[in-house]
Amino acid sequence: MVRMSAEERRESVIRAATIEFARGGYHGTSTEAIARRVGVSQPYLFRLFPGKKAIFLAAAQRCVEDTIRTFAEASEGLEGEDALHAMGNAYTKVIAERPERLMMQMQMYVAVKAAEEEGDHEFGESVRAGWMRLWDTVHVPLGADVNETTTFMAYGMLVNCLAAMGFPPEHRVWEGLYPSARLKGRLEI
Amino acid sequence: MVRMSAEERRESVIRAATIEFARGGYHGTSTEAIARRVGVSQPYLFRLFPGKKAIFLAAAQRCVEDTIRTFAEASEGLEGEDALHAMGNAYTKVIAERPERLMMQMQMYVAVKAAEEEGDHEFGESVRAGWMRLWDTVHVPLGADVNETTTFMAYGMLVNCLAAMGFPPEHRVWEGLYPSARLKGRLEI
DNA sequence: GTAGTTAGTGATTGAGTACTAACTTACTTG
DNA sequence: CAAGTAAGTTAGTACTCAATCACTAACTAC
Repeated sequence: MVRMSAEERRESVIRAATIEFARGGYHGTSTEAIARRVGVSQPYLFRLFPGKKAIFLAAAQRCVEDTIRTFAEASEGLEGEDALHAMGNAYTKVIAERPERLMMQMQMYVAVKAAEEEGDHEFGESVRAGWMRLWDTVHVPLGADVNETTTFMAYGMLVNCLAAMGFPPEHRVWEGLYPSARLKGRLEI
Repeated sequence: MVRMSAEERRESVIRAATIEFARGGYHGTSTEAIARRVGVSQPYLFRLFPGKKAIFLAAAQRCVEDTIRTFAEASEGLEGEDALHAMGNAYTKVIAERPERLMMQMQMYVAVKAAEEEGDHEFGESVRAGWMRLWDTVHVPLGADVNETTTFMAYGMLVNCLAAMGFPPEHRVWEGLYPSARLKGRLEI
């Protein structure tokens, strides 16, 4: 048994929960599965967090923060097409290396309505606030052009959905997506 | 009690299941809830379908078929920008009138990986096949231009995600999205 | 009208799950 | 070393849920 501070343990739980929730969603993931991945007993999770929802929320917020940081770091010192290219590449890398982050995003989107109908408006607010922060993060380096930013986010969502569906990288659905292809398409207009 | 043929009842179940699964996802929806919405006893669902998964699959397939038909009908006899405009408007209408269809789409995307890891490859295949049929349906009227079709699908996925997150229609995230705005943006390049 | 079929229900079961309570083990500090 | 505290566990509870079984009610064809 490896002892850790509660704070460190909470970090481990967030990482494990992200992977598990990414796969099964809120209802399809048991606290048992999360605890097993952390390497800790299931009841102990309830010492670290007030309940399952709190764990989901923490994982969701972390996921958004990480994505924001990814774009902020990738676009640092760049603007316009350079920033677009850099952020696109950074996201492609995330998909390959941290697929759970993108699935967690999807899971948190689909969880909003259910939470809202159960009277939990806080969760939806948090998700929307996260989205806006993400939006603003890419908006500035893309030249503060609303259409440009919207298009960038749209491509991101398409990538998320295609990846979620499990299309292999060589499949033709990805053809029109890579930055080079996009730029080529735009230059030909 | 209203008696129906098994086939009619199955249709009712698919409609009810679409609404319930759209809200709670596969694991967040009980067969009890579906049965209640249909107005039938819970065990009877298992006479009409072999199991819960079969109900989810049927609802998912129906949802894709309906979306394909929506685009096919909207773009009938049109091509290029006209078809783009018509399909965009048709989708906007679907979001307003049949929000469950769009949420069901999201739920089916996020269900693929979990199903795949449980050894069910059929479901993922079905979802991907549905996507490709949808893709081809919009590809032809859009002039068989890969970049154009990809962009259209990307905007569709962004709309799905924003709607899932519960952004109200007057929120600024929708600004860059409506067809007029997109065309305006492109004409200014 | 009666025999057969189709639509539908009530009761139940067994597995899983979020969460609690009571207890134990290890670290830290005076 | 003694006492307090922080980390962690085992056992258990109350509940939900998919699926099954045995049964009843209604329609249909002869």
